[in-house]
Amino acid sequence: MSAAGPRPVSIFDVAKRAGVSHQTVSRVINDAPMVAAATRARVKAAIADLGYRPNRSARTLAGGAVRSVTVLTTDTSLYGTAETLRGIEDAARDAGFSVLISVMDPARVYSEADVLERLPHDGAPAIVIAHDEVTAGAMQALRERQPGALVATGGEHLGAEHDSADWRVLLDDRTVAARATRYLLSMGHKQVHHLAIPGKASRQTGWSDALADAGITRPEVVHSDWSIGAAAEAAAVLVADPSVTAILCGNDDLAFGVLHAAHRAGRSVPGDLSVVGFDDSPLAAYHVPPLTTVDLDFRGVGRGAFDLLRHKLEGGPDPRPSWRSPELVVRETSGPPRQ
Amino acid sequence: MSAAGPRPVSIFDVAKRAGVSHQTVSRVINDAPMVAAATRARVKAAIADLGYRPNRSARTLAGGAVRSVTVLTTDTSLYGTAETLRGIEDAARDAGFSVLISVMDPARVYSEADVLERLPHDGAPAIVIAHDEVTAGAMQALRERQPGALVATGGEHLGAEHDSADWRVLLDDRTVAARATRYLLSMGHKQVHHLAIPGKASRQTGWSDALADAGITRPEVVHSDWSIGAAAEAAAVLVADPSVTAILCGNDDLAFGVLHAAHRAGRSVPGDLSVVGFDDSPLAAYHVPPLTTVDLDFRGVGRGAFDLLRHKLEGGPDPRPSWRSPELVVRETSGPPRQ
DNA sequence: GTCGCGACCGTGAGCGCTAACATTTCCTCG
DNA sequence: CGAGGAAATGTTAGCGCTCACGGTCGCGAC
Repeated sequence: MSAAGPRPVSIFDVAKRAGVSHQTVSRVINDAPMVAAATRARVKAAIADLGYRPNRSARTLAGGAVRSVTVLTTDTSLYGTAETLRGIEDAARDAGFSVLISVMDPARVYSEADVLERLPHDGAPAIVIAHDEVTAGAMQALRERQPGALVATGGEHLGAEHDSADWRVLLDDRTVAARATRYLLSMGHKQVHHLAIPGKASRQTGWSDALADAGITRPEVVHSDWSIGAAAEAAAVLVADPSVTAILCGNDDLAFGVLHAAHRAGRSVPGDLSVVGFDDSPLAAYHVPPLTTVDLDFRGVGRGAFDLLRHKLEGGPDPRPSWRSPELVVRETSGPPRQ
Repeated sequence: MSAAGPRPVSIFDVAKRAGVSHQTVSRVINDAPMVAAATRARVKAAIADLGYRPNRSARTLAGGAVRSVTVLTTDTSLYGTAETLRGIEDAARDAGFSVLISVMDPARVYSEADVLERLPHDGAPAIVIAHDEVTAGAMQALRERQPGALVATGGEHLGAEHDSADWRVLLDDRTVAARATRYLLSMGHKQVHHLAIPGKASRQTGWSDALADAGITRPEVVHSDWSIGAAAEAAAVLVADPSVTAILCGNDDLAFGVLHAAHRAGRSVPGDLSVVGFDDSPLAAYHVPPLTTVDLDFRGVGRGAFDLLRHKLEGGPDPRPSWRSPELVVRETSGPPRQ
């Protein structure tokens, strides 16, 4: 029942077979120069014959270039997180890096040691997708311990945005939240309410900005967690109030919860109530009715985060941001208030 | 711009500090017996003082117990995949394993070498989430190369279910697909159509089984890919046909696409058309109207896959399946046909 | 011819850890 | 009170690879 089997073929086996030294084999598998074409071919043939595969552990241990990233996050099932992870993975694969993933429990408390334990070794490169307190904590712990090998996305609620560009990749959701709010106001709504997700303070700030600009007294923020059910519940009160005509939601899932609640309360959308989400998840366009929301390029952010990390590790020219800016996508859950 | 810094503290540094040999430190960090309590405490103190973290690469290289799994999959954003991954990660973390993730491109062709390259070393344990051709191919390649260190979920379209229980974790979606179909028939529908996702042949088979049992001639299957948009498009024809009163969909996303198409075609649900999904994704319960679907315990399957893998690596008693069986969840997109 | 200097290739050491064995310590018991 | 043995610790040899060198060879310049 064991997976033992014969010892896997090593660089020495290949060397022997090709009649060269192990070092020459190493040069070949690393595409190093200073190897004669004929030799290279011979080694490659031996590699193929023997089915040799380099051992990553040995490679990292021997102190070659770094070839792996660890991604720290809480929930890989959430759209934003999943897409970001996907973006990181894409970029990492292109660069020949392998990706480790470490999921944290949002309900637990982690010591610095707990966080460090998740890295394959001390100082190993990491990307933190910081959409909540727990990951934001991990971000800070790693920031202190190994600033040279850390990049993060999110973590807006920590402020300190001044010095962030060289280790954080952020979407400007504050500005777009303000834009979305202004859009609702421009449709004739006298007030815009906000259903907030934990951690995304910047969206709330943007909303707040726009209301302040318009001279409107900010209503109390309604808080939810990340689940649709919680959102539906939290929204029940808002939705029952006929004076509430527009709700900006922290993300699409919350918006779906609100729409559900609105439906149950017998309020029509967008006639009685306008709802705007955040994320533009795949379902938004196909919901009935299609959801007005904000397109966020999570995948681009993931790629960007990896590019930045690699830049920090290996130097080279500054990687320029390559993700789309957030954009409001108006569909059918928003419109002028009735009357 | 480099992440160099001082050399991380090693087991020898700790040993020196605690006044013991490095091997004793190794015993302590591995919770091995044969260490005096006092010594153990002294070593632990030294570890804490120095902030020592074991190096996983060195550990695996030195041939200790295996402590990592690589997950091969195509799309980490899909609900089923994301949940399965999550289940694997949960179980792996509990067991002290680290999780590597390797995303494959469903549109590419992979040689066996391409697949092997994704493992950190030859013979490294892997779990394949095989929901399409590409991952099913990877599954087969690894199956041949290292049967002792491979577990898979999915891959139903390969048949050969006979010998699978010891390396494959499968949900019985065939049976439940039949049950769902019978349910629709029992509501009075004369015919049930099927919108299929690629690769999930077993769902189609179950549907087919039920129709055959009922003596109904099986209508042509409509095929879609995994995207909601494609489903909406593919469903347009079905939905336009008033004789179509019930559609069983390959997953929830497809069902949402069908609902969207039905709405655009002006057909009411469930009055004119019953729609049943597969997966019970979080949104299903909150869709308007709430979606009738099949609850699939992907997370449990992920855990089960990991448990099985660990069993294969380390022996011990057979892990018994710990996931819920698929179950039909009737909500509001299904009912008797009108008239 | 011989020096020099590339291009090419090999040797040795060591990354941080564990397995296997060797050694010491200390307690038990006849 | 010494033999025996278990408990506790130390020593050595690698795991597979890369780095930093050190050699060797061939060839043009003087």
